[in-house]
Amino acid sequence: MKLSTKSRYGVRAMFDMAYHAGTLPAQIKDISRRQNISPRYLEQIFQDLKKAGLLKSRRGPQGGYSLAKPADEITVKDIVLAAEGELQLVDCVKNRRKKGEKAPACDFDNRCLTQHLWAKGSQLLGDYFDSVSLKDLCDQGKELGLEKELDHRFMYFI
Amino acid sequence: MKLSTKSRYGVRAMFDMAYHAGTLPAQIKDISRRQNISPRYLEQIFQDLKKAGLLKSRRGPQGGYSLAKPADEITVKDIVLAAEGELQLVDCVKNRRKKGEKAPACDFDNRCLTQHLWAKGSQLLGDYFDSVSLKDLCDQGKELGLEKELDHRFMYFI
DNA sequence: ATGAATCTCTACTTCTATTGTCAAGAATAA
DNA sequence: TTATTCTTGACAATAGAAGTAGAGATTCAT
Repeated sequence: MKLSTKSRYGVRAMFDMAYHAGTLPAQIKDISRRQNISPRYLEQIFQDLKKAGLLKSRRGPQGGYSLAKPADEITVKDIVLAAEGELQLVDCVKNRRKKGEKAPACDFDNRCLTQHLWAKGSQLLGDYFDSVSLKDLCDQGKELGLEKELDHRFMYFI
Repeated sequence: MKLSTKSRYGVRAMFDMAYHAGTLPAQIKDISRRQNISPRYLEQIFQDLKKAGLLKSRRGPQGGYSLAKPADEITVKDIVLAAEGELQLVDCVKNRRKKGEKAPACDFDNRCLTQHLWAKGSQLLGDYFDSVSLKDLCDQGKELGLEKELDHRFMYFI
């Protein structure tokens, strides 16, 4: 019942971008250094986030990534959903048999009490994550007095 | 971010026991048949639940397992906690360095925004699971008209 | 045009936890 | 005393997570 590192790294990286947003796109190497995440791995995560429409990118010198939407329109749920693929505590809740997918763990359809239980838990979690935007995190960061990176000697961590 | 099968099977099995509670202890072979769970695997799960004080057992003929407490005093959270070991969406929230445990993924202690985020999500989930008892599930089962097993031809599933 | 910087895509590896299976042993009731 | 049932620990198969790697495509500055 753990979130994958993709979700955790994804949220941290996206927060980092929102917190340091400047005129230029942010580059993998800077984000990965500040957040202590393997740059190669972060690339993959950013591909997922881009596919989900949360990031846009630009190649070449001075290129990098930037948020595709304002920080108050990107929620933690968006990021977790993009990184995790879905937000369900169990698989048996999913629509069954969407083309060739392996059989669900449970075929009991309606007559299943616990299905409802897990679905509602997933929903609760999703609603909470949807209530927190990157902007909210940035505001919290400011309150906490997290340093924005001005010089590289000062490493902050989220 | 999936619950393990131990949690799912555990809840289903415990519900099964509560729903069919009789004068005699319930046996692995019956529960596993009704719930379609491998009996050998269910044994292991029941060991966890017993260690957590949710089940008691009796060996020998006519032996089996029975609930250690009334159904309204056992919550889904109890079961998930026993099966899952803990109820945290991320590891970095845990108390660090309790004797020789592998290093936490994150050493950033207080200066971590996302830590609070995941902790609160875990808490929400835990609170919800704690609000549902086995008795609640049984009541739902009755409303749904789930058959109690009177003869074996009729298989119900939760 | 050229070359360096940067993202893009795909494949591969390594590690760990999950999800079981198995066998021998201990307790109990009849 | 014997069949029944739980107990315990070891073991194996599988899947998924996490990270690494290389070749390619795009863009900018000169």
